[in-house]
Amino acid sequence: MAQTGTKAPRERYRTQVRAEIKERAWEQIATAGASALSLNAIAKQLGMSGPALYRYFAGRDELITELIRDAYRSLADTFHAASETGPDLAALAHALRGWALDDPQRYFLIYGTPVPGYHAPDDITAIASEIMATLLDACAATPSDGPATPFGAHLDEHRQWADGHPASPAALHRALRFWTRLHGVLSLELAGHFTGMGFYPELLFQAELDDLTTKR
Amino acid sequence: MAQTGTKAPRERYRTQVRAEIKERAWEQIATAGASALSLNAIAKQLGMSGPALYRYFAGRDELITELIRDAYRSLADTFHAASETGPDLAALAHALRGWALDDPQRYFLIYGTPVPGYHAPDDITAIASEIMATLLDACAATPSDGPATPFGAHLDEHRQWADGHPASPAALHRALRFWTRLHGVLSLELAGHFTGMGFYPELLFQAELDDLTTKR
DNA sequence: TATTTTTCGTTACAAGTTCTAACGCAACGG
DNA sequence: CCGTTGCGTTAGAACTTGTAACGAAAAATA
Repeated sequence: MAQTGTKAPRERYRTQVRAEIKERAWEQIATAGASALSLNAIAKQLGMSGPALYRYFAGRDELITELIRDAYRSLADTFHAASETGPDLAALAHALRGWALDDPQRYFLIYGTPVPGYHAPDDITAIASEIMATLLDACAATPSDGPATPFGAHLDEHRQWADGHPASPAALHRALRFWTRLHGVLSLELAGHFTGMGFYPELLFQAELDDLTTKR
Repeated sequence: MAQTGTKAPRERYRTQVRAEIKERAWEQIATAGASALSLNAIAKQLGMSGPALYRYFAGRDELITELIRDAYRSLADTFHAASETGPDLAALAHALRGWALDDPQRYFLIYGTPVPGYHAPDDITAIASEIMATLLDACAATPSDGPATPFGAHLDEHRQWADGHPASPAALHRALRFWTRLHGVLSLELAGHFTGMGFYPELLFQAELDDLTTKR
């Protein structure tokens, strides 16, 4: 009987510990932000001392990169789940908002302040393309009645980012609007820039979503 | 003759050194991000050793708070300058974009990933209100022809954030749209999420601005 | 002018952090 | 059974923020 799923016991243990490390890392990030992530603190929580973690991650940067990867993966899965019943921009929007509110720091790990030197590895940008593809599917399925926009034409001329997706210029423009507008509301809300202002952020989010889906 | 501007020589020197410290801090932040800001490195650059900086700033947090304050102040001044020739949403938008591109990390210091525990002091939120007031001025001066939005009505019922500004519900809604949409484009552009996609971010920014100013 | 007081910059040190190196032990594979 | 591989340890280097104590210089005061 070939080992289905269960590899060598050594490797099983290894992935188990790696998962536990990431678990603690997410807890720290959620409570104190990514910049306060401490390998020593994680090790202490796991009952082992300091440098043991370097058997599992080359360093702080690699751990954070791994967390960013998982965050992208999680968002991509959430998007896939939201479009399982067919392409639907509203479903995607609400899935995005729920995912973001579920762990704001995870959202900021992807869309927050970038580290000047950092460049994401290729497999992460591949997941980002996956997310964009799901969004483009939904945008392509939404009928456009208005006239083509000048920026839509520009996008049609520079559509390598669509990665071969057969979306109309209007759909390309809609995807970018969806992304930037919802991110605009979400990131300001999650960062607390609306707290104390009195209005309900989810209504603003919904208003932007309505404008995105009903018009043009 | 009373000393106009020139205080005691001691205090003059003090403010001079404080300014020099902040200068170096901005340089570090621009090149490596705020999380990499090192008091020791700044001290070494200024030719004095380590703990001397604590005569001028209580610690890293106070220095960063001061930088955040200066960033807000700078943005408020930029907005004031942009509306000197009268309230103009487009002028405000381009001023914002120029200011953001001028030092992306300064933009992220205000609108980037928040530190979970941090709460800005009152005088900083006061500057934020000042910025919002200038934006509301421009929005109130822009004529609205379309029907009142439901979210505009909601904003009219929760308008304490307008701080007594006599803006119409449509103007309130427009201000929020202006803020969130332009931030959406700008933050993603500055974070590099558009690099390699092929299109020109300034055209997307302009398209969003056009939508903001011509419609409704 | 002389004396007191305030402020500044220094060194020394404590308590953290990431990360490398060398060692011993335990478990896995042949 | 025994060798190889991998894991966790401690020691230590090179950093960081921040405190404490000291000396010197400058400013304020008598």
